[in-house]
Amino acid sequence: MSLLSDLTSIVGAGFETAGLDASFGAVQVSDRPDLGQFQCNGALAAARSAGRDPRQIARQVVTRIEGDHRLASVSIAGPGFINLTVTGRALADCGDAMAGDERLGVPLVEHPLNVIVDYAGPNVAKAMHVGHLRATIIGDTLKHLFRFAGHEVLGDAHFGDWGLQMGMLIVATRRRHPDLAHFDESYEGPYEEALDITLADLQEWYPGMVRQVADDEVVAAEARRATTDLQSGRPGYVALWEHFVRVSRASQEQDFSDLGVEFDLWYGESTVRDLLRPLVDETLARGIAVRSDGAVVIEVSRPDDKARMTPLVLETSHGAFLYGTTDVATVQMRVAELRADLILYVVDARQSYHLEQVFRAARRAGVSGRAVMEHIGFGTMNAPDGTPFKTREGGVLRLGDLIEMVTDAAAARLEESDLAARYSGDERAVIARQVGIAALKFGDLVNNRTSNYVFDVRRFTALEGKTGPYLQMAAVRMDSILARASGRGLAPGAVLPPGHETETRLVLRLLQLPEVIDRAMELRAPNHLAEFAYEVAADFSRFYEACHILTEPDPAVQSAWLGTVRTARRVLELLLDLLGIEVPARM
RNA sequence: GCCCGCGUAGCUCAGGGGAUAGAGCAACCGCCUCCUAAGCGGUAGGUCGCAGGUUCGAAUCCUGCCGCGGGCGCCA
Repeated sequence: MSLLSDLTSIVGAGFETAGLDASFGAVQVSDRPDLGQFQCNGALAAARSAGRDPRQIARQVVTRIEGDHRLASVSIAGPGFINLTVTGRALADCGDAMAGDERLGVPLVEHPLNVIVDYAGPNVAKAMHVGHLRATIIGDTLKHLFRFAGHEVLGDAHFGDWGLQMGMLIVATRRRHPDLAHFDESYEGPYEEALDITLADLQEWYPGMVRQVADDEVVAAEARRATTDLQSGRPGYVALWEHFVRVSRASQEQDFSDLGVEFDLWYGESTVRDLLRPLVDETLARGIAVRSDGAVVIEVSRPDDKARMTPLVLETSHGAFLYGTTDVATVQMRVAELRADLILYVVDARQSYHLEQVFRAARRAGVSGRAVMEHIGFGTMNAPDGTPFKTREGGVLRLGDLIEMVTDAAAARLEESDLAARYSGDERAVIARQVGIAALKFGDLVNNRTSNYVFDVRRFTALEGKTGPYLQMAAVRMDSILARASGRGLAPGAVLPPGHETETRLVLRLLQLPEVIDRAMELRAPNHLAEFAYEVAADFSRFYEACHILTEPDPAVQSAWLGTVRTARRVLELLLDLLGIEVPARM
């Protein structure tokens, strides 16, 4: 039980005594710390439904609860706000209970679900760029969060490897290397594994092909034909495709590794390729899909739609499958084979229409079972002028280059520090990498997921204020104190009431952890975790400033403070783990 | 044209119908003989895009308008 839920049941019982529903007793952290640590606004809400005077309800509730030994003060303010402050003893007991719990007071979910988090979405022939950053780290955080809460979670990269772009790449390759055995239909293999086509080549060819396909119907037909041939298993094309996949993935795995992101599954669109034909044929046979202008489509509009939603195309009039087809088949695979209960699609908000089509089509086709499919959309990362982020030359900024920029900035900042001189060059490089990644991740995750945000290189690399490095520094200080104390044979002990004002604030903050975890999960909102981690670090910094722990003469006080530091460190460690941020040994 | 999202301090952003709307940066004033100053304290800065409505109470919910961004069958 968390402190807030304890208080909620105390106040809820008060409401029941007054003949009102206990749910009015919801207690929250106070907006007015000058009046109390906690507040309950239920009397105002209850007044409306019961048609009674809110202050009179509040008085009844207060009369019932004010004798509780855990409450130091209970008062009514304004139109009927109930303000509560707990005793130092009660607070200390809660702090100790948290310190004694492996999970820091955060309960496991009662009904664990099989959750698939579909995130990052790298594509063949494309190096990761800034646009992939948000999908990757938001998805990774949600994966950690759901897993910590007790769900069975699989993170899937959902590799984009099976659409028209594959045909385009095949055609582009044929233009440059027409003599490759891969294009000889009479040749039956084996195919040369070490083709000298690199990711750089593919990236260079691809934009030109996109333009040609858009402008020239002959080229478009050629690309569609190559796509269909690949999808129906032409050996030379499959071998070529395998090569494209290999070189793309090698580059992307490097970026993921630099970000500290790992996937449980690296499935792709191609994973479900054998399900596509049967899916289309069966839905067609059952009358769920229909032929329309030569294509096979599935109607997804509903009578209550404000505007008619266009049908999802499962098979083009040229016999090719689209990403919508693979998306529906992927739902089928995830439900049938992976037993998914909940599928979270961490995908750019601009794809909301497409995903809604897919979800509806999957339900109509009956492949989603009872699984819940949810689009976890996010805004785009823009440059300071509000336009999508570009390099100075106007190109797309590679994720690897972005990582290098923040790492360099962290290294520069470290060099300015007096401490850096004592660290080896290798250690400085490790610290710079950890700090740079932290700045990048926190700078992103602290923003509301759904809004667009501005990536300002100068601001992100300043490393001052509400940033990843600030959290790391707080953690490093905590570690440093705990290590020194341990070296002197000092052990963290139980919280000692009443404690210093800054310590009380810190303990109160730490006790909010269960509610924060719960809210972040319910809203699928990493920024609530990031914001809370900052508050924990900031409250610790104030405590650290006001209370000089290692020189405290009273051993009981010192031991209590060390206990608070250790609990704060564990809370921060949990939050940073969820956010995917590492803490340097020192910085 | 229709649909979706967003307009909050100079800048970047938080704000789950509640009290006096918050934070970081930038500005200004302080704090290192002391556990890491990538830190701490303080000052200043707002008709929450505009107009209505619902409510005891609206930045938050509803309607309209203005502005910005995005999307709208055979690309992903």
